[in-house]
Amino acid sequence: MRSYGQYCGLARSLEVVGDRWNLLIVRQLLLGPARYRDLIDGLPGIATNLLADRLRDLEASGVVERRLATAGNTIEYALTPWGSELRGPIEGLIRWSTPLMIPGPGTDAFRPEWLALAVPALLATRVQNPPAAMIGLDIGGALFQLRSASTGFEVGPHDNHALDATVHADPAYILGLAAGALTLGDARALGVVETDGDESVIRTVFAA
Amino acid sequence: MRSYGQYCGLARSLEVVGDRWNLLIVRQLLLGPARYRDLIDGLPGIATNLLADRLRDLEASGVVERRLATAGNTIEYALTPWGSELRGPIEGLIRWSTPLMIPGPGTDAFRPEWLALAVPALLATRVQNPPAAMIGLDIGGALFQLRSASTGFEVGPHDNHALDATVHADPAYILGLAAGALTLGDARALGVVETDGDESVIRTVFAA
DNA sequence: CCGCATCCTCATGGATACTG
DNA sequence: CAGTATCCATGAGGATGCGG
Repeated sequence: MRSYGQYCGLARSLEVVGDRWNLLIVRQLLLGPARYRDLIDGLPGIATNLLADRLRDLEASGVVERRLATAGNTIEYALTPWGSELRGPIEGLIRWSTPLMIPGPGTDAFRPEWLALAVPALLATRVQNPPAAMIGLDIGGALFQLRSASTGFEVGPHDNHALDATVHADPAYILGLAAGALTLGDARALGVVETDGDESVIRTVFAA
Repeated sequence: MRSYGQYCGLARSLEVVGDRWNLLIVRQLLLGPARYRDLIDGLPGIATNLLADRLRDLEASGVVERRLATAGNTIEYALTPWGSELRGPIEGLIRWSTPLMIPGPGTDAFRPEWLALAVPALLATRVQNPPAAMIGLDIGGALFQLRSASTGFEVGPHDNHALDATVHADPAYILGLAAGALTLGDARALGVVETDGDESVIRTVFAA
């Protein structure tokens, strides 16, 4: 990116991550280290030459590091500690996007893994004292685990630990609920759809 | 901006504010409503056609509103309530930029008004219980007022109210101090340079 | 002056094909 | 698998024009 030539923190940040696709690449890497192919898959629409360019740029500026994967001879990309600190600004933009998400996905692509970033971002500001709970989430076939933490909620990989419940839900519905819990002035509970056979009920998972 | 085609809050946010210059325009408007000429002056390097384009885009997407200035027949631009909520993500990026600001301004342009955004952003995360104080700031000829608040510090326009002190300081120095107070692990105080005649001392203004 | 619109040039992004 | 190379379309930047 061409320099803005301004001694301003925002301008200098954008010279590093303001280029098209850059923050979306960081989003993918916030989910964990990934190989080139994983990034192509998680960033539908990106051109292969652009991904290569951006990874070079981000590596040169100290946001991303390129290394050998633990499992042998293939390359993987990961965030540096400084790069990981982009989680805050990114979560802020995710919260800000609420009005843009309400209309639903339309024809846009969706990856369940994106919820691992979006759900905690949307819930972090509202719920103060979450009760202790471990909920399994089956979202569009992807398995996650939702657990309460002092800072809000954390969504992580499913690890087959003892769960209080397992919930099967539509991705868009989960996002809508999370956004609604943030948006509606008096909302204090997060509900999730539970489907068993052909019966569906809305369960209250967390109440503040 | 061309759509990313992803049902992801970050992607949809960036479709609105991810275009070059957009967040910097929002930065300027976070300082208060401004006319076209003010924006040109506060955004050194922007081309006039781009500013016009971006203002149209931001108005169409509901971030900015265009209205008649109170003082008569001229046009002014202001943030909508939703646009104002970009303050959070922008402050996050300003904090993230600390390593990029340490080397100093070099040949980059600088506007004292940018500090009104940067200083509170840098201090907000660290200082928990600021003592009551009202400090005048004379930064490169621009007058501000720094006051303690429950959420941290606020920098506002100078209004000639009774002040505990007035401080004359170099812009870069203030920014360096604010960044340092955030960066250094054990820093708990904010000092400011006070110049009286040819004597300069560093005063501790706030201690946590 | 202010608030843009037009025109032109050049850098960047996007899609696809291809290679070590 | 992990990228390059190529070609075309789009957008940025700078200069200038122009009505109010």
